[in-house]
Amino acid sequence: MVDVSFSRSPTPQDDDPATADWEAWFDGQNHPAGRDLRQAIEMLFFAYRDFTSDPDQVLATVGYGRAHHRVLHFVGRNPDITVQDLLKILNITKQSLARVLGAMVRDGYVAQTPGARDRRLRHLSLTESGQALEAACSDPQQERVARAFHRAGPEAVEGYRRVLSELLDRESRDTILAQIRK
Amino acid sequence: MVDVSFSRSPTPQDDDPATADWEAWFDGQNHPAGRDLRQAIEMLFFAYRDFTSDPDQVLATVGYGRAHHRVLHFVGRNPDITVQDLLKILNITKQSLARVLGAMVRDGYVAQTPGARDRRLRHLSLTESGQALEAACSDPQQERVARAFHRAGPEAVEGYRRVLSELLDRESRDTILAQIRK
DNA sequence: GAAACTAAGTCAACATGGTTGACGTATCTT
DNA sequence: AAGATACGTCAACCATGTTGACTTAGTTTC
Repeated sequence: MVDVSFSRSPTPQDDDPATADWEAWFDGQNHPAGRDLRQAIEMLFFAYRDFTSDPDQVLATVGYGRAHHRVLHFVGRNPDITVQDLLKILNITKQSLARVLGAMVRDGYVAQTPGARDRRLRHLSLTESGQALEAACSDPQQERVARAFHRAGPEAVEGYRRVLSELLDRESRDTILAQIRK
Repeated sequence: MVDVSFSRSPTPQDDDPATADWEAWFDGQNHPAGRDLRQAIEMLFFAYRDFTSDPDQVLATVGYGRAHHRVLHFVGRNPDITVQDLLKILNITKQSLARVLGAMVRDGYVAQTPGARDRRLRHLSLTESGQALEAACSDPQQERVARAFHRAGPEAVEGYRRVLSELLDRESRDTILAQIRK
């Protein structure tokens, strides 16, 4: 029932250097791919779970959740971002955002300033306390990642980057990578 | 406000081969670590998001969500697992599980059989149609990962594994890794 | 200058998937 | 017989997503 044909018939744009070794490894499996892919999938699941638990704890102290954290993160990362652009990054609806963003503005973590050129736009940025909250959230997370990078070594970090960027949706990969590297 | 002191004062058990290069790279940053760590964090966020979108689509066709997928996955992976053990893996409450598991048993995707030795236990396993549904969900996801591995190359895959396993919570890492590698 | 479009906010209703707390029942252990 | 354990269930609640409809303000276009 499991279709593993993709492994045997790479599409043209799959061609890449450093493929031969992997093909050999791949073909050496008796359950071709299935087992190792499953492990890779589970690893991502568990790593992401633990990884998101850090900010959750901090945010709980101010009555916020993950949604608030994402706003905090991406507004901090993209000062003066507009609501539209934030929605595109978060990939949620305006109404969903309104709930969390409204609270954060009321609570004084996020500031809104109308655009100079186009006064319909609201440019979002973190206030002082917003920046402090963001730092409190991302500190343990960054520490976790720094520690993992340290222990895994630089080649492993490079591999992590490569694999994760290849996991992105093809249509949006370039946009996402540009956003990340900004 | 951001405390990056962890980067300067590695704890004793951080010692590891292949550390020097990374230290150099790390110290070479003017915003030490912050920028690259942030990129690594965002990459994980986006990759996970795209990665979970595959099964979501399949499950939507039978009126299921992500929670059902996780059950499907871990029951498929651990045949005859007990409810208790499944709860430990999923890290959710019995009541949360009951909602999705109940539906899946009713719909004939999961079978429950009382334990032979201890008849209080319910051993869970996928029925034929459960296995089919699981395959339908994991196929596109496995294809995505296989493709990413293929394009990133074997060394990158190894790095991906190392970094992700280091990202796990320290207390539970060994347990999780044992579960994954089972 | 009127019409049309756009950015943002808002109200309402609903789905999913988590939580806590309390309780029941069958079964095993001591 | 008493107590612990495995499982199930009811009820209430919360966070975060959805769709659809509508308003207001500002910009663009004809």
